[in-house]
Amino acid sequence: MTAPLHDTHPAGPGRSLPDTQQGMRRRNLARVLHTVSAEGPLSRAAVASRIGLTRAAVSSLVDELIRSGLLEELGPERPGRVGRPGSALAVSGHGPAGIGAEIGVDHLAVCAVDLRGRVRARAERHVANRGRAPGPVIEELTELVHRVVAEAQGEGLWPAGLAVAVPGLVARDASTVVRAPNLDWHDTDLGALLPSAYPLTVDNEANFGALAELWLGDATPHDFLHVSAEIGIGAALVVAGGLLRGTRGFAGELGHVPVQPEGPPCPCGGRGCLEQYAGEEAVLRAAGLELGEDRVGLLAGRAADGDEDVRRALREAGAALGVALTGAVNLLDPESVVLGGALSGLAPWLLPSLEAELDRRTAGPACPVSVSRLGPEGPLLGAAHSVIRGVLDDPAAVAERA
Amino acid sequence: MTAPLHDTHPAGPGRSLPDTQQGMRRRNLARVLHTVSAEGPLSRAAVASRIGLTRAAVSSLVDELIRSGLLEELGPERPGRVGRPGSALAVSGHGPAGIGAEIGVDHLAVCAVDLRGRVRARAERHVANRGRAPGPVIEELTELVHRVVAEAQGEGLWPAGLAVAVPGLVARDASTVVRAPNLDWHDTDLGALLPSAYPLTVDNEANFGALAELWLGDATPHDFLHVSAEIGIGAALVVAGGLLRGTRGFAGELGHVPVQPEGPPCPCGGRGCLEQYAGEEAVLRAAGLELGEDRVGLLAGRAADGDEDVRRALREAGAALGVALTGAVNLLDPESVVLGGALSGLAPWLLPSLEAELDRRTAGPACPVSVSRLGPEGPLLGAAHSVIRGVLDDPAAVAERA
DNA sequence: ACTATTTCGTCATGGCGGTTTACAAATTAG
DNA sequence: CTAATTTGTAAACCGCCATGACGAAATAGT
Repeated sequence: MTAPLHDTHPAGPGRSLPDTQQGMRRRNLARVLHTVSAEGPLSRAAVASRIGLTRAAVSSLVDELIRSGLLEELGPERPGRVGRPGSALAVSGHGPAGIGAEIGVDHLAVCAVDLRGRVRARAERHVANRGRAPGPVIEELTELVHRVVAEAQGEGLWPAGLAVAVPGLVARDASTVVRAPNLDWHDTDLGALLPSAYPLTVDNEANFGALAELWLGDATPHDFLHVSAEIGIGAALVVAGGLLRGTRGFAGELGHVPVQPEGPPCPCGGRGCLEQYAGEEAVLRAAGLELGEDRVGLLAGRAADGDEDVRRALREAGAALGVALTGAVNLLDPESVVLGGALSGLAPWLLPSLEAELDRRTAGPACPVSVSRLGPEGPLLGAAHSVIRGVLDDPAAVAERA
Repeated sequence: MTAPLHDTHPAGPGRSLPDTQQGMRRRNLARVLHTVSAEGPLSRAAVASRIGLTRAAVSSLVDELIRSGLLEELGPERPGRVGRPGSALAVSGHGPAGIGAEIGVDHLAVCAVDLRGRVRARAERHVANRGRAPGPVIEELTELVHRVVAEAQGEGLWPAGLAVAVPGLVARDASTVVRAPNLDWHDTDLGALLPSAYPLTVDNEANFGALAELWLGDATPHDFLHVSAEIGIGAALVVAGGLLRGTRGFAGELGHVPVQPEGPPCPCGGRGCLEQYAGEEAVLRAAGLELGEDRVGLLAGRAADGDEDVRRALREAGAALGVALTGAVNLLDPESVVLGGALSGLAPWLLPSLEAELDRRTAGPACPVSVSRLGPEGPLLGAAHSVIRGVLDDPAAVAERA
């Protein structure tokens, strides 16, 4: 049981669904809900003019959405203009909730987000998951999920789906973790381990982080490259407002882009992969530190204290990132590059050399690099919001099960 | 005046067109036409079962398409099965024609393709365009276009649009050539120079080559990387059956992916770009040859004759391509890589080292590399077919102007 | 040969969905 | 206090596809 994937869409009317009146209604329901969700309280007339339908049609669609519990009537608008004031509509704060979960190397986190985009419940636990078997981890996660769901239900919400962010590669079935090196999981089907009453989606944390950036970031472009790192270096590619996943779902493996063709060998089989220069392990080694808990915090702390070894290591990692990103930018021509996840904490020391390298290698104006405002919260929020987006994208499907 | 772009589509019902019954009809017309075009002569009933509409609905849609001159009734099917035989429908051979044009470094070519995908008229001229001003080139091209259009009209076709392939970067307006190093053109608006009675599209030759591969290649995947080269090295990215163009339309600049971070400087400002290793100029220099006419043919000839210098140069270029492609494959996870354009002629000497490099650097099964069957014909055919696809994707628009 | 069966294309009917038109309600402008 | 403007709803209408029935044209069985 899997929810929508927010992918880049296929082109043309190749072999799409038949176009019937019911489909039309479904899409128009989605358009209305989407508009109200995006542009705050809005009258029926305002919605109508925005999406190009008539007031009458919108009225009928709104009625249905109100009956489904997805929209709420807030009452008359405060009028500033001439004419009868409209009745403000807003997405419901008591309808479906998106449950997001994150499996990190040393923590588990779960949260519930309502249609308005607000976090309504939250649970977190510090756990050392490295090398732990999937079973117990999932069991512990399930407990947190139950707690969050119960809390959300207490506030009048009902769970519309569960999305789990994992630090690894996920197959296109959005259920199987193909490879998660930090956890040492291989071909683990979380769908089987996490039987739930509502739809389940599993995805890479970088992907969810990028979606969070796309949906929640301020003034975020439509096309960007979202780089994040825990131990490996992952990137998520957002193209035309959708994720580019690749044939097998493995797109975005920035960590294995060759940076120095005859550099040090990499477990992936290649040589001189970015990970050998900017991966967490490589940076720690270059800085003369050891692997341990909260490695990013350690690096950031030392760098802030002025540790020259750490700073040099980060400068060099930034330069290597710059080289790999130059390639990526040349290939994809994104509007910007966003540093997210763990990287956002190290940005002050990575950015200068990264941008210098990118600048130096670009003829015209270089692609702007920014740092995620969401930081390490990105993946969890992205996961929860992906469920909410699923509802916004097809309210009719949800109404049937409400 | 620009035609559809066959891009990767935006995700979700963000701010799309209102969904009205006319739109539904339009899309269903497209589905019917698409199906008949793709699966040969088909009865109304067969179409209906394929696209999921009823026979009655399809009948009405087909009537309209026949009235527009886009479909033809071929007469009763030869019956093999029980029951009344259907009446075979096929796309018309006398309807709209897609006019494709190509501006090469040393040639101009124009062709007309009908709805059935057949080339119905063609003109070509050997011209040295390097460094020539846009004006005269376009004038000469226009003459060829007129000749081809006249020939097509003689066969009962009418031009539905003109698509021009150029060896350079094209802005997203599908009209302005931002940079064409081989021609030495900069910011040239072909829309202004080529005023025509029908819609005009301009695009990179690599993009059109990739579309040709997508539409005409046998068993071509849905997601692939199409590499082509004249002097620069361009790639086109096909994702989910659509082109990935990038924000400014500059995606696919494989030639400037860094292969050796401190390699020789490149005019683009970077160092060690792929072009410095596998660009035509670099290869010729490495092989000890001079720049001249038909450089690819020269290289291929010498290599076939066993010239060891040329073979070594091509081997090394292949290896460099392999490194750059490793990065691209890691980022995009395509189903395959296709060598097209000029590269297809050199494939025998490039491929071994290219594949070896790609293999060596990939953990799992390496991404398969194939050679375009279309070769240098790709861009021209892709251009002409892009116009035809525009018709197939929205027959109603064309019917209005027929 | 003749009938039963199957499939095709079409027609009449009906339901559904958005548009059009009209109108009452609620506000501002003069 | 009236005119103008805007909102939301209701009724009539139109377009599009679905449904069901029917004649036409083939095969299968007797």
